[in-house]
Amino acid sequence: MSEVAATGISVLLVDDHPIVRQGYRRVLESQGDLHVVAEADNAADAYSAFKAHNPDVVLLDISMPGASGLEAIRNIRARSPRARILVFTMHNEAVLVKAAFSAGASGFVTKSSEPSAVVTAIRAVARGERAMSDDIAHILAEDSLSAGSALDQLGEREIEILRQFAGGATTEQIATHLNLSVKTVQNYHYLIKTKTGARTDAQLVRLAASCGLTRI
Amino acid sequence: MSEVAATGISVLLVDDHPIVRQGYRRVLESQGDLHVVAEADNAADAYSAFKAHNPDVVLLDISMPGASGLEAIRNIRARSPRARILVFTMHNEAVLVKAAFSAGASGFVTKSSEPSAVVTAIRAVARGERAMSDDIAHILAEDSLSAGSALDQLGEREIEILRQFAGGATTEQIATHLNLSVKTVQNYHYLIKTKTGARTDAQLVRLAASCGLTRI
DNA sequence: TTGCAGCTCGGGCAAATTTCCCAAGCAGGA
DNA sequence: TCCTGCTTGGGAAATTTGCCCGAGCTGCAA
Repeated sequence: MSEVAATGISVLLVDDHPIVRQGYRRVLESQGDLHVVAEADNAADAYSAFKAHNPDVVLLDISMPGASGLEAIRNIRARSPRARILVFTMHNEAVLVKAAFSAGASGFVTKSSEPSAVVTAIRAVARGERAMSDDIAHILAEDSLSAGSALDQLGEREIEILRQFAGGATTEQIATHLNLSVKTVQNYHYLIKTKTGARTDAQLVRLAASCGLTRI
Repeated sequence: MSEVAATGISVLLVDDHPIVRQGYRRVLESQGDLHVVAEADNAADAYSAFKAHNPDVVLLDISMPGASGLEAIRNIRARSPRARILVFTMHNEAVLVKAAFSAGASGFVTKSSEPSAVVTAIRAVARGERAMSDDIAHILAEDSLSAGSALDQLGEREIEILRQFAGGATTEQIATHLNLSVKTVQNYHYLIKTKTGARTDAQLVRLAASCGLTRI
């Protein structure tokens, strides 16, 4: 599968900051068995680079501008289900982690991790294992024991209310639009938060945006 | 002034992500004339490391959790007015740039810059010059011509609280991070909403995102 | 020097909202 | 049929919001 399978692990680096990519490249290549075969700074380039180089592991920073990193994951996995994607970001919200895994990521590592943990995760993902840093494991464990992606567990009505809410509508406006009582909208609001694991309205808006429900 | 003045430029690296620091260190040290003499992952350590090593340049990422990077700048400059601080961040909002300069920064470079631009800026700052990346210059130039965005009416504290809030932090978390009472954070929250004209929290998040304060 | 303006920080308190708990109607599937 | 899940809302306690206030501080200008 890999062009350098015999000699090490090939890595595609996706991050929108050039100097960050350069730094990662040096850290990874100092390991001996890791080789950065390509870089990309956005979701679209990430996919074409993936096709061109077919790397063993994609190291992907989700906090990119423009298209959501989640879309990049889905794009790559849709065409290459064997792709191994290790998400690497400074965010550590449970909803994001779950969304990344359900989009097809093989691992999730935060930037707070030690470099050695990142390298270890890359090797694990390359072997086909699932990998995550300790803080992520802790957050997931604590968050909830229920599986499923953030939005997949929402019904149609909940999705619609979340969309309008994240779009900036007030509770009264949503109630009027949908011909519901304010109380019902409030209950949905609460339900959506508990289902998705969002602790604040802001997290809800970010979740909706990162899932493509609303655009900013 | 510098302990390695004759042989190069000493740099103190401040960023909260270990692997990012490691990457920067390798990029900078590959230059020959740049030496990373210390690292720090928070504002408090940054100041003690500065005192201990008296570096030529502090390369500071402002998007750190906890105390604002602006405070770190002020802390260092208050005790060592000759300190050269180069702010290095992925944010490119004009208000942030202006705040950094007025807090005493010598330069401002975004992570979108090429590594060579960052290195050039470090050398310029070390010579006592003011430095900023092209995109920042462009943003500042455009900002000075525009009527002003919704964020221009916000004070530094308000900007910081808005950033954390829009990033998904709860009121308690913000209060803890900034060492404020919950009540004060709530008051700021309300003030920000009235100043910006946002009617819901979701609108606030969208505003912050559209101004580049936070990224979704 | 005085004074004003603006930022920062928080108290107070009524009004509103959120957080949970609950029930009931209804659809679809085992 | 029963059971599950969605939709719709009531109720009540807990919390937050909206808006008022004062106090300390800084910088600036008269």
